[in-house]
Amino acid sequence: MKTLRVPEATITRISVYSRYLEQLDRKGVVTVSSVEIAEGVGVSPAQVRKDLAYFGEFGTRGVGYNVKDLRHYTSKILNLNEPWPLVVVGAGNLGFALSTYKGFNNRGFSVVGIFDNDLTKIGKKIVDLEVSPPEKMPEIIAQHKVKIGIIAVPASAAQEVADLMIKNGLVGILNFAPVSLNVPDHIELRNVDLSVNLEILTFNLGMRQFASRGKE
Amino acid sequence: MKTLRVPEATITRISVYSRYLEQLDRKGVVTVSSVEIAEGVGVSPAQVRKDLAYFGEFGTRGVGYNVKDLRHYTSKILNLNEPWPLVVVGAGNLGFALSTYKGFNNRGFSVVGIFDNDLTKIGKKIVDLEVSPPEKMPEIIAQHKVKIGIIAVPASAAQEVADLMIKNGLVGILNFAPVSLNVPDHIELRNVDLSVNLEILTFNLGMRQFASRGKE
DNA sequence: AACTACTTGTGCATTTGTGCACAAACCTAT
DNA sequence: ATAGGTTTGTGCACAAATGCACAAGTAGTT
Repeated sequence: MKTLRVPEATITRISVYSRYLEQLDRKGVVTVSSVEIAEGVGVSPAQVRKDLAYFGEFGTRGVGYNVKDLRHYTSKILNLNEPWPLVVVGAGNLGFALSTYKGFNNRGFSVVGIFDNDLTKIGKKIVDLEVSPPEKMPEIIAQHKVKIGIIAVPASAAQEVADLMIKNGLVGILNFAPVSLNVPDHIELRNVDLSVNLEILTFNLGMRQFASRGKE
Repeated sequence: MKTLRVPEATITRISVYSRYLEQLDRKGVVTVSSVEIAEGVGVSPAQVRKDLAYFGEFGTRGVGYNVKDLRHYTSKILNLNEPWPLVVVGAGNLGFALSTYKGFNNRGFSVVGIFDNDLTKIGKKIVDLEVSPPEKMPEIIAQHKVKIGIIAVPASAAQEVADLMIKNGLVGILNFAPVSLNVPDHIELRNVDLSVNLEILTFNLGMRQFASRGKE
């Protein structure tokens, strides 16, 4: 097995497999085949095997994969065996929802700081954290060794927030603002664009007028 | 120009171009080149032209694209010239944030119904709407001719909500629950998985130990 | 009216990703 | 031991997406 370039789509799928394996493990399932994983997450069995093959040989021929083991390996591939503290900038409705999102905790993420420059929001309690002014960012980032920040501010403020995050030493940014950000090459940036996802739906729904749903 | 299969990645980018053009238009920019669009959203100029070429010839050689026109065409491609009413199921923090998200309104989406089966949430006001019990769904969907629903409930309830949406005639679903849903072929389903996006970041950050940041 | 500077649209080559099909390996039963 | 039924891992072929490079077309200038 050579270490070659891994497609991003493969990483996305491994993350999904990982979560599915977590479910199986909780149900007490011991062994699983690529066919079962494939059916569970909606891809082809060959795809499952190919994706895993980028990282090693985790299964046993004629048997399948041990759920606990594979769960562990996928976590390791994704670097989830260490905890990942996060900071969220923007304490509006979206920032609030992300800060309290249970799905993050299950996967090893924990929000350790929430920032906003709106004076009416600073000091507001969000579960056991309170909203801090941006000036507190260096302190909290250093204290918890934070590497990843989440941007949940309006588009107009997003670039400024990204710059501030980078200045404070963050190396990964998850951006929810609907705008394209400029960041240096060494920063990992991902955009989650809520409207874009809806627009892919509206495009596909529109296409139906043309592509008759006969076959395929 | 033949109508052939359009890559989903192309649609994603056209949605991003569309939003960028909206920005330019608001700034009063009249003409834009594929190079400028490319720089603005972080792709290659050839990619911009190829993407648009799937749908027609919108530019003028030697000149570029008229911003207002291209904005209009991209909106039309994405089917955004008609309004899209939405329903949101799940009035937790995420459902609340999505129901009040400004980014949707800018693009022609409007939430016309919010549902939850938690009695403590029913009746709660969210801006000018109030949380309704799921039984009200048929009425609201019919009244506003809703086609798209957003799932913002915990993973354990998501499949049930999807089934209910489909039974009520929705044809597009945007799922925020971290679980793979089973839906019939004629339903358009998109998953927005918040943890998966973070995990792609953690994977990439982990890779840096191996891939020395020399070139590229 | 010819020349220069631009920019689009696209044929072609390249790169990247997916799926098939089968050998290799494993387990159980006889 | 051997045979039969499974399931993985992977070589190879195919499909899809991207990038290059240039002809075709436009606007302005001399």
